[in-house]
Amino acid sequence: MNRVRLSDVAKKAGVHTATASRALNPAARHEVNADTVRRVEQAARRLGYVPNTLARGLRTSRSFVVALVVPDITNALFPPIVRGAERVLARAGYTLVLTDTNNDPDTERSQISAMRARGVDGFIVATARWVDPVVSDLAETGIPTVLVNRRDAAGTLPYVGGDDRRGMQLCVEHLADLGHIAIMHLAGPNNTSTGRERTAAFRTAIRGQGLPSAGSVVECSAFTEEAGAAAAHALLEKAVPCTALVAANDLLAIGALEALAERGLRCPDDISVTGYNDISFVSRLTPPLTTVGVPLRLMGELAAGALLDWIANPNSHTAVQTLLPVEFMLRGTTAAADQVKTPARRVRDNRERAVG
Amino acid sequence: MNRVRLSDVAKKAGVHTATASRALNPAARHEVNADTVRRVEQAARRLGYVPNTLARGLRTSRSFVVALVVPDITNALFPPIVRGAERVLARAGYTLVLTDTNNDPDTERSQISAMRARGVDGFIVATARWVDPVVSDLAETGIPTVLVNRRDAAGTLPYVGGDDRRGMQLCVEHLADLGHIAIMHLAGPNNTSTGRERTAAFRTAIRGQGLPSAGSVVECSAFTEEAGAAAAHALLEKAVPCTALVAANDLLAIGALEALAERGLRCPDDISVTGYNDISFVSRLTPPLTTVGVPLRLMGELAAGALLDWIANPNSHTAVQTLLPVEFMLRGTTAAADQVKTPARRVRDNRERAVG
DNA sequence: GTGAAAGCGCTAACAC
DNA sequence: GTGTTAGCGCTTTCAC
Repeated sequence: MNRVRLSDVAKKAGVHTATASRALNPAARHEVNADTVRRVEQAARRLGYVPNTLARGLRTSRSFVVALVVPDITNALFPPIVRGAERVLARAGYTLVLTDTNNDPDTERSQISAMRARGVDGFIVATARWVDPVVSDLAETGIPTVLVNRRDAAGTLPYVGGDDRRGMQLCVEHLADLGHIAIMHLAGPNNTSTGRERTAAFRTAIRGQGLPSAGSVVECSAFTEEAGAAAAHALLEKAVPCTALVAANDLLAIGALEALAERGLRCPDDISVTGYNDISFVSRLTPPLTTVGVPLRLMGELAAGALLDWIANPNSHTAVQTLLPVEFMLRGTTAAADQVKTPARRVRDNRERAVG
Repeated sequence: MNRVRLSDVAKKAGVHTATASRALNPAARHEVNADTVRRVEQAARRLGYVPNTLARGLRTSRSFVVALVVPDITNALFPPIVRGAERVLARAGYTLVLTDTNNDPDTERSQISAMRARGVDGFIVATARWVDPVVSDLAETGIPTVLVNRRDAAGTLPYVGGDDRRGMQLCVEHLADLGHIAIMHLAGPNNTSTGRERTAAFRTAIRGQGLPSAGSVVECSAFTEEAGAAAAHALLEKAVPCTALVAANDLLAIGALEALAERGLRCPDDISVTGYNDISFVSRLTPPLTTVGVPLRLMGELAAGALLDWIANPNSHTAVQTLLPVEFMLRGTTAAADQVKTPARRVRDNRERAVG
């Protein structure tokens, strides 16, 4: 730990510890003689004084630590968010502690309570489920908390996310423009806001295009490749006629792509696929995934900013919901519908091939 | 923060704070009447007591916080390491603070000093350069620190990494078995242990196969796709005859693949490429990248374990260098040399095509 | 403008 | 086995 304490600095500068404290504290510096300030600063520099954040925190009950809760840092969606948040926090003199909950509510709960014991000044939560007791508890305690990427049903906490409705609309419009009629949605889990909202947006967009929406949504059990593959397999197994698949996120899309490949269907020649989020490597797939770009890093930055705001002004805070603009990324997994001669038949044929 | 303090618990249990402290501390529980322990525990539970880690840390000068320093969390190499470390630390009651240095030594220095001010109990450093003043300073202060993924020249700190020599040997052997003679190494930067060691291992392996090693190494300026692409372009530009490229990591390999594609060369038909690390998505490229699998997550776990060991036994620690076994991942980017009829010519021809 | 004194919540000697 | 006392390093009234 630090050898040199504030009292050492004070002694060297020939002042009382209290004065040294004031001199070094930007907020109190003005109530100290300018010359004294200089002396203290010099002493501090010479001694290599580094304030003990723990002691300060104990006294002020501010730790200058913020916890970021992610379900799985290994999921490429989160690193950019973490990075953005870290940057903003570090600049403001805050430290970020990361907790990976492994997608497990129990872990999440215990981790969050450990963080609270640590006296963190606030939380950025990227794990919110639609109905989420852990988040509700956090909201109730009044500890500054902002939701990122996913929000919860209560809507009482500030939230920073992408404009899901717009993103889905762009996907559906694009496919409709390409002449697709039978468009299916590989939906995200219903217990996440992203799952729900993208599904709702999908439905709205489909109707907006005057397309039939009945039975066009399949819910996946999780935002994973496996779930995407399973859903796509089920779809193909039932020979649901469709020429385009709108996945609720990139992982789901990748899983679907795999399932298609396994069944000998080609993308986009036989079926078009879109993803969502534009996570780091999907542009390198063959063909590159058509998806919706979400400003992940900016999301992290803004979430951190909102949290710092709340921490700085504990009273005047409001549950602002920030929706960031998204960008449609036209790449290789979508193609004109008329390339597929008889969509329904093709799928059916293929199924017979795969099964037989 | 926490409303309920230890003194509240003590009062409710009808004992002194010190007794309550002992009762709640596993290490001191035995010196307290079993019945008292029960009473205190019950009171604590009923009151929802959560110990204040800051206060404890101030008193014991242990914070139960460990800092993990990464150059860029957005690089797919690091999330698995972070995840492994986090898991082990959380289980042991430690909290992980993450610092992303953005690959910048100055940021690194200031972040580390901020962490020290926080009284972190130790560091896991994934940013070490071969000659690294920041790491040397850390080593000098004696604060528990373990290096992961990369080590430094001094070798005075415990280190957990993959067996680079073995990994490179596997790559070279594989290519030699495939009949490749002219094998080039896209080397990592010389100021990282991974760059240096893989290069040395490459040379050794090449010689071991009785192949010509002169001029077969090109150093890349960084472990990035851009650097890999630039190096590959330079190579092709000079029409260096070669049928196989051994990249020092996956990002370099991807960059090289891009460069090849731009010049109309196909992999593996025209040239074989290997990567290193098997980061998350390289198995999904087309063709999937032949690479060396490194147990990244285990690396994180073991690094965290070594650090906890050191923290627990500050005196009996040694600078153990742990080399984890690696696994050769044979995938699609390598093929038999005789598929390429006249390697040197093909490259040269191609260059003319590209240039002319 | 500066010093004195108290205390954040906890643990570790030291008594008894 | 349990209570007393002191103090981790800092900030913050309150005097002066």
